[in-house]
Amino acid sequence: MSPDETGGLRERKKIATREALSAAALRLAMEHGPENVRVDDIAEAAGVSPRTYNNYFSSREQAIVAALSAERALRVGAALRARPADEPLAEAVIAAVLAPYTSAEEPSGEALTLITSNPALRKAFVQTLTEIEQPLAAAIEARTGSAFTSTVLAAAVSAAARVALESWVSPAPANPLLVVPQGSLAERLHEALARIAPALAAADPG
Amino acid sequence: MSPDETGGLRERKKIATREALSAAALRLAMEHGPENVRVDDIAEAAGVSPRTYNNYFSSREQAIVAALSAERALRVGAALRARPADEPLAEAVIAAVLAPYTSAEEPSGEALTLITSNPALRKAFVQTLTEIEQPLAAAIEARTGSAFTSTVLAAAVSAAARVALESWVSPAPANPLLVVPQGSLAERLHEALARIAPALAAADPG
DNA sequence: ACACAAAGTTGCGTGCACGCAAAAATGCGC
DNA sequence: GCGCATTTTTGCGTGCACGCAACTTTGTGT
Repeated sequence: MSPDETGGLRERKKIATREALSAAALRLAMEHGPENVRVDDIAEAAGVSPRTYNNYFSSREQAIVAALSAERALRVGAALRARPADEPLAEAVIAAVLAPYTSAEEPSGEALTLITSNPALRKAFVQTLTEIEQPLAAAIEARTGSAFTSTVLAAAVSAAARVALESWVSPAPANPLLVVPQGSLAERLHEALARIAPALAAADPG
Repeated sequence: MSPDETGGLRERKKIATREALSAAALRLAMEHGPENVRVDDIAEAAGVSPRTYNNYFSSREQAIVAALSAERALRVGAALRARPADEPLAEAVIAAVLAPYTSAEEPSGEALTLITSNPALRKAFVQTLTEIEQPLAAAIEARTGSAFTSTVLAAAVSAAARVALESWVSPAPANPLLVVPQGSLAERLHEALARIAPALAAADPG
């Protein structure tokens, strides 16, 4: 017995495989360039069959990027739950979304450079932000009580964060109107979320 | 000369091809079921090579769904611009997003049934809503003046609309908590957008 | 310890997306 | 009308995602 807190052996093995795959994917992409990594290489490096690789990730980019966004979704949800219950919802949400980025472990800049310099990887990376939506919605619902409202708000928050992340990882677009003041990712996230805050406040029962 | 308002012949031909493709895709999907339509069939029915098909759409689902969401993005942008300038931003945005659905041309219910009953098609259909983001952002920027703010707000609005559309096309999820009061799509959109309205109001210079 | 159910892995086959370069279509200036 | 620059279409080749069914591993009840 004593399944500890991490489920059975089966589940741990699954997690290990997933991590091995994404780690291998990231390493190979950095060594040879993202275009020169075939799915078969990743699978081989992780010691599984190519078919199994596809049981874990449904695209090469997803595997590469997963290493940088692994548990973010869980963290955000947990962070929001950890905020004091009497804190205004807007503040709590902003703090929770920022949580994964304020801890001093900005993902190895080298990997970030790799990702930002490749359109497909950028897209996949930004895409991972949508993973926070469900945990966020659940955590918001715990405060507001309304499932529909919290789903909408979580989607809005996630979308705002996505815009912030996009503006941070994307090279200045041709359009000079879209320039955003340079700054850390945390700053941009804060800026973007501040625009959503009024909607959060309106739903705040506190 | 007189390029009318529709560009040259070249451009019109492109549009015609795109429409022929998506029309063929939808028709074939309804006739034989979405799973039994191969890309080659669609291309053949539209009179182009399979490779050309992929120059227009990057997935089978996208082609099928395009027929139902063709110019929605353009409509929303235009609708927002058409609202009186002194109308509050939130009201104008809500009206604009609802515009494509209030005109009495609800897409042929038959096609909708097809789409809602297939997960991949549902996903693609909901996905098309993100197309409104750019036009919406441009139109909002024309009112607020800030590119960053309007991008964030447009993303939030689009996300809220997405949630509404999802809740409308998805069969009741296993989770009984997520039930939303039945209603027309327009009603649900209105409900969802109302949750975002405070954020729009906060950015409204009017 | 053993056998059986449940869950995970693998190989195979099919259809698909897309880069690339050649060929065809288009439209402009003369 | 005529040839030339640009744009679009097409065929080909490669790598990929995923359903399916056989096989292996893991967990459980006896």
